[in-house]
Amino acid sequence: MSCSLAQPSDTSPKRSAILKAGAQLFMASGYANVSMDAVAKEAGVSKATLYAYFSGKEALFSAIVGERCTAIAAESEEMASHAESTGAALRELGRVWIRFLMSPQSLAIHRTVIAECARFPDLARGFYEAGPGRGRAWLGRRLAEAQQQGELRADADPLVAADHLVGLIRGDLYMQAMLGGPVPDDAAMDAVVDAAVAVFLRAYGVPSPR
Amino acid sequence: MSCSLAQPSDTSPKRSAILKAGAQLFMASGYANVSMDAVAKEAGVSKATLYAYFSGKEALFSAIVGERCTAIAAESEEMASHAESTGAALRELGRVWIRFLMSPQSLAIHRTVIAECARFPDLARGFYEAGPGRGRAWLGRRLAEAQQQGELRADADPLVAADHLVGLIRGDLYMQAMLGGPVPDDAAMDAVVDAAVAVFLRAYGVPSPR
DNA sequence: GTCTATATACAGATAGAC
DNA sequence: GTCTATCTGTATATAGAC
Repeated sequence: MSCSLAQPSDTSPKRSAILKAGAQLFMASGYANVSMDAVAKEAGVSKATLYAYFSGKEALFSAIVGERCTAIAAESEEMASHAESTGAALRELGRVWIRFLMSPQSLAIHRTVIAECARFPDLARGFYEAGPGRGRAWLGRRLAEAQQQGELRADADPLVAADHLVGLIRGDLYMQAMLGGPVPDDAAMDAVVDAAVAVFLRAYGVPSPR
Repeated sequence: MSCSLAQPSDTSPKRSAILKAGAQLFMASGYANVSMDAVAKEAGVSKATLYAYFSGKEALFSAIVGERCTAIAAESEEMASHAESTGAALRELGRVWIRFLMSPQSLAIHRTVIAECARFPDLARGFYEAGPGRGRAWLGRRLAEAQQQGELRADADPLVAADHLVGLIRGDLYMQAMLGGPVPDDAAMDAVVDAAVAVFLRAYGVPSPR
């Protein structure tokens, strides 16, 4: 993966403080609107110390996004524990996933990475592969298993089905949220997931025997 | 709409050149990475002239995005001419729409507006309403008509159905493209649309009489 | 390693001649 | 209106003392 991972070896408290402060500021205001002075002040260190840990602003940004990559990958794996793949299980999975996607943290990292896609193309690709791409592949495998167990239409491409399920749940919410629109409350998200899973099962469920 | 429209009254060639140059640079490199010097140079005017037409960088950016809003709204209306709403007509509509969404221009304006969502929240909202929101509402009305004509399940919410159709077509393509991934070729886009419409009709079409 | 103070560069915006 | 030349602030990055 091009998203070179942060080594867990360095656990210096100053380094952690810098990363935390940088993440907060970059996510809130964007890469260009945050000065190294601001990061140093927020982290409670001097600028010289900051430059002792990171060779420059770009390196700091890369390290921060890299850490979020690993965190998101870990969360994706965590979601994988929500196992089964039909009916109530799909709804439960969808509820967890839509809350994750609509969380302020997720929206902020998406905005930030998309914004700097031109300046840091490798970072954007690495982010996709660590986050959305990994989740997509995992869901595709889950649906393939469900298909082999006869819970899904035999003529379906599991990866296409995964895209469809995700697309149905996401609907217009992601676009609205990314463009500063309101984030729905829990009840609204649940309703969206219920409707999406119902449609998915109508299209992909095996015809009930009559 | 909060996206105050650019008056077509001012057709000064220098103004047009500035807007064109600014749009090109902002879309390619992002708001913060483009200097007013660069815009002036690209437009072939001096910086003082630039400031004679626009009070500052933010005003220039707002004017550019505002123009794209009207252009996108016009294109949405144009798409509305692709009328009917089932089967082949939905596929045709989807093909036009996915090409529009995946076009370099569309991706660039989305990236730019999302990137500056924090600094220009009104602009982002206006963009949503002029672009994605308008298209969504239009599709919802079309599907409501189709429903009244018995071409769509009677128990469906047309706006939810619109979200589902759009989500099915978009799938993972938008996320991938926004994060710097490859844009699919025409054949791949057509295949995506065909699969999406097929699923949509399985879920939302009226059960065929037997 | 950590700090204060500073070098260097470039951005946005303007003054004044024509 | 348009240009050249310039002002002023601020950003990244570093030098040197402790």
